[in-house]
Amino acid sequence: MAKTTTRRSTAADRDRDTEQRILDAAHAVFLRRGTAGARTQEIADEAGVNKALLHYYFRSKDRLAEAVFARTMRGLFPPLLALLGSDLEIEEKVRRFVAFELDALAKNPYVPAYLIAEMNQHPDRVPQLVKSLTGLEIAGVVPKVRAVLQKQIDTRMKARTLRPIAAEQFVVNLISLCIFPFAARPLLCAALQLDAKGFQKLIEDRKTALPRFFLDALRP
Amino acid sequence: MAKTTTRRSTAADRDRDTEQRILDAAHAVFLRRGTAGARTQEIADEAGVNKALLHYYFRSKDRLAEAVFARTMRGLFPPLLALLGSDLEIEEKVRRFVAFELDALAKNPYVPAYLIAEMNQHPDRVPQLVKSLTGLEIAGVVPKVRAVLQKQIDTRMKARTLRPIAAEQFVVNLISLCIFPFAARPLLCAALQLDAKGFQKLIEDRKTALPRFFLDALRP
DNA sequence: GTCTATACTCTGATAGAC
DNA sequence: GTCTATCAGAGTATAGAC
Repeated sequence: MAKTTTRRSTAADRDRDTEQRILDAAHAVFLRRGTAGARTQEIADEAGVNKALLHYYFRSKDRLAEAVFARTMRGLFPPLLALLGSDLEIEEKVRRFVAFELDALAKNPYVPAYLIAEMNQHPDRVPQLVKSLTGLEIAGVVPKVRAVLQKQIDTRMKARTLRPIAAEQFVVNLISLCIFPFAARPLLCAALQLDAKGFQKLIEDRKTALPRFFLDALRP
Repeated sequence: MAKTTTRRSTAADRDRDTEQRILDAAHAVFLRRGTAGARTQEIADEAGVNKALLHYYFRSKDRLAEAVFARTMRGLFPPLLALLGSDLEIEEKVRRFVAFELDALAKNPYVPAYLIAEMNQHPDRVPQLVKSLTGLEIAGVVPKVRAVLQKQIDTRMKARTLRPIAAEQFVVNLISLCIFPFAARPLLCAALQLDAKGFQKLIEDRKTALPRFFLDALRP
């Protein structure tokens, strides 16, 4: 895909730029229309190029979709895994996780619904992607994070400074509480009669209410 | 759509049956393919009828999609609103909500991802649908439920038998914790290395872990 | 690398017989 | 009400000039 000649790179740079522009455009269109609902024409328009170029750089719509999916996953999860696997206190992990996640999603509100739709339509793509999330480690980073977390919980449990909880349930609860409101935003807005501003307020409130709620659940 | 003649109904019944069969087929196909990814041919096949009949009963794919969306929403939320608006104790509401929801979704695992994708693609359809969820009440049932819940919380709060929490956050947390794991199932299965059986186990565990977690968060 | 033009497939929708 | 046959349009993908 990238040029292999050693030419002084103005051309190579432009190649890269174009490929990048297409990827950015595809990203935007896939996220707002969904993969099946997206049209290659719209992507080409948004990238300021011709449809044929999409096929020059990415062989098909399907491959382009795969690239965008991978890119979106990679943008969201590695920082969170790094955080959960760190040696910070549980309480601090929860606070930072919520803060980071709510901020990131407020800036990219389409991400949750897109990822959910996409992973359910192509469940086969998920496992290999998860494995490669933070590099090429054989053992995979996810089980390691889980082990770190479980050990941390067990220690605190024995010291009677934390209620017992399985590491899986801990993580599932945490990401559910952060991500779901964005995924179901239209429903929440309709049910609670919120406009864009009101939803923003709801999320703002959650930034303080959520860590409190979560940590209260774990406090003995 | 339905016959208006007063004929003795064998024919009218068959009409109804066919319409119902088409709707059932559309329901199944839309849920597993997503609305944009679904093909009318596949729906016709699944209903055992010809494509032309879809247009006879429902004018277009779009209207059929709307009908399925409404049907799915109506199947999921009214019982939950009734529960939350009832005069049961908070604790009992939480327990029953979790039990009901996890059971319902275990039987219909595609529902969350489908609804999320659909409501984000057609946010305009949601408000009118929410209004008509339990009938034709002018005031709407949702604000009423919210008021009931908030009053209940306030009373318990003053009696120091419950931590303060806004009714909105209460509800958002509850549905997030119940629904999200199903919506993100492929991701959870890949990350936690679960097969179908393992996921089932995770949900089974949640039936007891979730009410405990949630009520611990509210216990003073 | 980038464009124009076009081929080909698929899909939603309709016409009309029964 | 239900079917067969068919259309018009849209969509992805490719060929070939520059």
